[in-house]
Amino acid sequence: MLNSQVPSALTAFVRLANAHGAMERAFNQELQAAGRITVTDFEVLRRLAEAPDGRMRRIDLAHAVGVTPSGITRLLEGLEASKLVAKHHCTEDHRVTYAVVTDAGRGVLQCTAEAHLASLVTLFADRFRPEEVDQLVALLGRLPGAEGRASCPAVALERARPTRGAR
Amino acid sequence: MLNSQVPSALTAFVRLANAHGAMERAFNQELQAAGRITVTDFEVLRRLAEAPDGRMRRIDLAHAVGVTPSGITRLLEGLEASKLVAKHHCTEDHRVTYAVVTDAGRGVLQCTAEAHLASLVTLFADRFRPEEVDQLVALLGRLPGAEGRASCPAVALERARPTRGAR
DNA sequence: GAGATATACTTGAGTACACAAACAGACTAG
DNA sequence: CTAGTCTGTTTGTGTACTCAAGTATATCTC
Repeated sequence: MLNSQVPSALTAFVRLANAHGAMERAFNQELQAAGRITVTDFEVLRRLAEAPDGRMRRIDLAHAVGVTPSGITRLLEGLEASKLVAKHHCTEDHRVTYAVVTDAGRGVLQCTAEAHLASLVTLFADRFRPEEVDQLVALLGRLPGAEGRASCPAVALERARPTRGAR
Repeated sequence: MLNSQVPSALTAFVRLANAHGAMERAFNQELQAAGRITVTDFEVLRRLAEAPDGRMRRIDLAHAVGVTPSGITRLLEGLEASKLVAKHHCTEDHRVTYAVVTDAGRGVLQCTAEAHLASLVTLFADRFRPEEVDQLVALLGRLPGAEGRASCPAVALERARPTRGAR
């Protein structure tokens, strides 16, 4: 029967889902108050700000933040409307367009990051010792999709400027 | 600067979010194919099936599966339409209505559980040793909201049938 | 060159939530 | 009893995604 022997894998997944939901809800309210952005918006701005030249191919961005290509289009629509991100067409491959953080985008990131990162760090510090956080990071890293699919800037760049003959 | 020193708390959250997204997407497709239900539907059916008399107050159910009260209403709308869950009004407190799994609901749960649990267990078994899963469960359990707020049936029952004078 | 196939992106349509407000029943205080 | 407050649920409205299908460019094979 299902009743009595719940596999711990299921417990892990349920806890992961619930914790994620609760944290995302809380952070969304926080970020909404600080700069009218969502958690995903924040993550997009952060990734772009970290990337060389503050830009990424939209597809790599999608993989990095864990949404679908269509998701990134809708998401960037909003950020472009708010002038936090700009479109930049690639001259070498006309299929690809880059998302680029604007100065305004960096500004919003800076402002929101302060409060957001502080509460994020506190949340973990209140519950875990530093080495436990590392343990958690390591374990989560083995889960599918944890890293997105192309989070490494080097890979993204290499792809952006295709070397002839690469499959 | 933000660029170079990303706190591991942020990494943990990002990995958690990405892994959750990826897994939920995969399981949704699986469950959709097996029985036209979503991951949350599954979790609702499972909780109800586990609960005494196969029923729970809607609000407790909401907390248990990590959605808002309004979320549970919409979600149960669907399951009630499919006859997998029924409404049952409480005679002692007319504010509360119970959600009750129907036989059809238990049937669907049984069918989908087989495939779903198998792939869930495999997913973890492929990546972790048993004690690592337990470690992960323990760590995740400390995160806010990980357990919902009233997942213990005993608590739910006590609340459902209020003892006079209880605050 | 002419397909065929793959890749990057957008669009149409649908859905699964969220929050805020409304409402009904229950308890508490005077 | 009346008034006020708390609790459980529903409803209105909005939004952040999803998938499937479509367009445009690039690449590979002949």
